[in-house]
Amino acid sequence: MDICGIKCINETKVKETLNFLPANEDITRMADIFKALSDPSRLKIVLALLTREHCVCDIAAICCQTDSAISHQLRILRTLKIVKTRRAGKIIYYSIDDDHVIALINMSLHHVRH
Amino acid sequence: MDICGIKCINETKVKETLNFLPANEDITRMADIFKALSDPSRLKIVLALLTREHCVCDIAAICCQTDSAISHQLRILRTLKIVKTRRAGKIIYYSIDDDHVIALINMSLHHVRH
DNA sequence: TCTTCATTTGAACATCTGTTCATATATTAA
DNA sequence: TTAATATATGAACAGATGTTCAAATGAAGA
Repeated sequence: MDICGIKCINETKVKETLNFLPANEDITRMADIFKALSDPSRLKIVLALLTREHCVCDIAAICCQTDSAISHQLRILRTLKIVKTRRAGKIIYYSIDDDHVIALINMSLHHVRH
Repeated sequence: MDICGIKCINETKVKETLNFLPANEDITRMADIFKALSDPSRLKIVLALLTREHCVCDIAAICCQTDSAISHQLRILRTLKIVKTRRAGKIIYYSIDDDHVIALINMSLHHVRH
């Protein structure tokens, strides 16, 4: 039997799984979160902010990267609402803004350590 | 104060966070898992296998992609020990091989739905 | 106002990633 | 053995991604 032009072997199983599958938009949104955490530099930033809020250049020092590189990455995390900002004069403090992401990270931390 | 050549503002905070930060290898391994789930095509494969085991061409039908594209993605998931295989004659059945990944996915599913 | 400094931004670049296409492997049935 | 079929593989390509560098904001202090 064919589903969207590709030959499949067990149509019943395929249709059943298609029923359980989340909507494509949901899959995309899930993938977006995972993608945000999939780059070691970006993940390190989030891990650093797990301890406490930090300003951009302190994050840069923690991650041994330029302010510019960190700022570019923070923009991605900001867009996804994973981090939020707080301004104090010239300095901008970043912190985690998503409890689910914290849970995801703690779970994967537990994973690599066991 | 300088840490690895980058000016930082609050040395105490930076050093404290550096203490809490996981080892770089651990960060890399965490990122690898997230990267595996960061591509929508690959995530859809894993989601499909969450329901039950499937053969390659049924996964291709579910995902509306060629057998070849699916096979390439399955190799990545196999390398990371996220999925395992079972051969039955000509047909090879794939299934999830990592409970932590299942937990990660369920958590992010819950996230996008609430 | 002018200068300093933390942060942001945009363009350029090299690298990485996912898909396609053609081909190879491996198992079954004839 | 030969043909058919499920899966795997390698090279090639286009598109995405992360970093760098130079330049632009924008807030604070002189």
